[in-house]
Amino acid sequence: MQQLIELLLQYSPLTKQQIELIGSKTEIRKLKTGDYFSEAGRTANEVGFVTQGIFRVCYYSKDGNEITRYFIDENNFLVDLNSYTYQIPSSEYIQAVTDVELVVFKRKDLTDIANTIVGWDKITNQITTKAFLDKVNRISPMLAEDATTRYKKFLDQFPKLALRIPLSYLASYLGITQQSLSRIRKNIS
Amino acid sequence: MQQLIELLLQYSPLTKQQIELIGSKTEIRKLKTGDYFSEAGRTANEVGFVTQGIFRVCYYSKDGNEITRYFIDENNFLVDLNSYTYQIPSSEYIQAVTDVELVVFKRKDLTDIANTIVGWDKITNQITTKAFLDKVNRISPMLAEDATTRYKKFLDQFPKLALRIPLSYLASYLGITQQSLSRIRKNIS
DNA sequence: TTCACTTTTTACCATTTGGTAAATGTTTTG
DNA sequence: CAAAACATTTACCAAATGGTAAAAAGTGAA
Repeated sequence: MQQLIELLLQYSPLTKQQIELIGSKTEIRKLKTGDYFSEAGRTANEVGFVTQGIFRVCYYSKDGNEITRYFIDENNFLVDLNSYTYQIPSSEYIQAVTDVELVVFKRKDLTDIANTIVGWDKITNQITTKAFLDKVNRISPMLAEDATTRYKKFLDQFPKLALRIPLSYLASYLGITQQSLSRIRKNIS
Repeated sequence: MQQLIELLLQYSPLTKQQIELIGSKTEIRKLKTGDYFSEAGRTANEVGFVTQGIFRVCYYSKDGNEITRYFIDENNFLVDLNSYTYQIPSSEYIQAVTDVELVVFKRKDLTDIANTIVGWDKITNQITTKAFLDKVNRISPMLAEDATTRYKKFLDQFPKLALRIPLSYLASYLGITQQSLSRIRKNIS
């Protein structure tokens, strides 16, 4: 919770009452490795803020393969944005890759907060923008590089993670097969 | 201008005064193929709304190759978001791929608008979110597919464009060499 | 038109990656 | 512990892509 407040304060000052309001509208949730934060087919109505651990956002491709679109780690917000924003059933799911801890906002409570705290929209605007930039800047250059370089970049971004998650998650994130990733690992070391 | 107002009205009603305010704070600009909307090294302080034509957002890779990150077409906002948001010199540039026409907001005027129109932040929030989703949903699945599939997807998204722009722009967007794209084109037809 | 210039195509071979399958390692469960 | 289930590595060959270079096609200007 503390982590969340600190992050919010970076964007805008908040009064004690406002901080209390936010605290009263949230729930602390703990999940184990493999648990789901949101599932395909359902409509998302929660936003999470990750305080501990790592999630992955995935979907099934046409040929039935599970593909990891990206990873979300500490101090980032977690939401199936497409489903949450347009209130449509999701085509993807969000799963805990490690044991995790997060702060959860329900849709209704977020609306209440937005209607109560003046300037809240401005804060979420900035947070959304930052998340957007992070994600696009991370994914976009990857296309132009070969798999080995992509793997090395991943190691830079998530140094602790690479060896703790199943190879298959990482391979699909990098856009290659498990076998190729295994080969690349071998060649690097 | 009409196009811009119509788009804004999809998100929230606006009074005549508000619409006039927006009109008074904007400039219509026309550029020729090859002209720049923003340049590397400079700090962006304008936001555009494309009413006609197509832009591309590019940068130079370490080995000096020009890489097209993405294309922006009609009815979308155009901004070097990283530079504009954090007021830092840009590492990329935005160039007209066709003759274009756009509505331009200066940073200062956008601030004025945000301070005058109640709910403006909410509108920009929604627009940013949509742009974010469009972009990520477009780029993200590309890694998992081979170059031929990526090219076909591009044809779906920009059917008129593929044959009107230099092969090199498109090849770098798809993450392959010109030669490979030429070969792929040949094999498809 | 012709010439210079740019863009696109083609060709060749080296390298990377994919697909299939099997072998090895690791974890979980009874 | 042993068996089963799952994850990773390895091997083999096919297919896709890159790199270099040259030919062909297209474009614009004198």
